[in-house]
Amino acid sequence: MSWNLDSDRPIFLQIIQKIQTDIISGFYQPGDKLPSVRELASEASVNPNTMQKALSELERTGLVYSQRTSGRFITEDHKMIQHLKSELAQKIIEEFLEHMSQLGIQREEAIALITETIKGETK
Amino acid sequence: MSWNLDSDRPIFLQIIQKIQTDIISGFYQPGDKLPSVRELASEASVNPNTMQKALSELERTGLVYSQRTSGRFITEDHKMIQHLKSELAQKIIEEFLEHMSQLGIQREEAIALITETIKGETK
DNA sequence: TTTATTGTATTATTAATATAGTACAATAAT
DNA sequence: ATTATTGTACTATATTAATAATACAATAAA
Repeated sequence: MSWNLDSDRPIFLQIIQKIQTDIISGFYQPGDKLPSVRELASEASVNPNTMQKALSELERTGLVYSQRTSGRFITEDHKMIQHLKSELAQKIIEEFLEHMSQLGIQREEAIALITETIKGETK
Repeated sequence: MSWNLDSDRPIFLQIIQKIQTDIISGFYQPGDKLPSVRELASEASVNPNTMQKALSELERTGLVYSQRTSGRFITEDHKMIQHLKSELAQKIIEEFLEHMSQLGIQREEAIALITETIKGETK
């Protein structure tokens, strides 16, 4: 598990996004138990307080829930997860198109460039 | 001119990117004079020190240069600008593909989703 | 019953950003 | 010659993020 945290943005925000995508991608399944706060903090090489802050936020949005002493779990609400997935995908797409547009690259050309990039990759 | 700064990332970094894209997109032409530090700071509603910090960085990379009392100018090196443009475009594409991949959405589907989004837009 | 693990809370300290306010030297404009 | 504008530098302060070090209550595990 690589966390790939950088110092350009608040770490707790990066952790939130990392765990969100791990849930969406299916790395964590609904109902799965998460490692403890201390374990996760150790894995990510951050202070437990920072990890706790990120987890609290994930809990606030309902994506995970905690049971006092048995641990923290992924929500079993499949619909919520699916909904979040399409929501995030759409946000990523819009962000991409906006960034390209800021460089003066419009829709058609943007797609052409992506296609080109994919073709150039070793498969 | 809208700056659209958010509080999720350091402001001076966002300013650097904003001015970079304004140069790349052609909003600022090679040789153009930039507004003064104080004007730009006022436009962006940030402290002059913050703007100065961003401009110093742009100067360090050679994209702009300053003349002591006449002002600050965009580089006349067209090649540098073109090079930066393709470099940034490639970075944006890779970032996009990586983000989608993190959600469990692979290349083919990613392109399909983008195409769908574009079709759904009012033109 | 005892122990270990869990989430959670608290206080203190450090570092990075951003702001505020001021100042100065160089020079273009008057 | 004088004035205004320019980039630049400096000190101080506030805020946020991150770390460090503990502590405690609940309960699962032994």
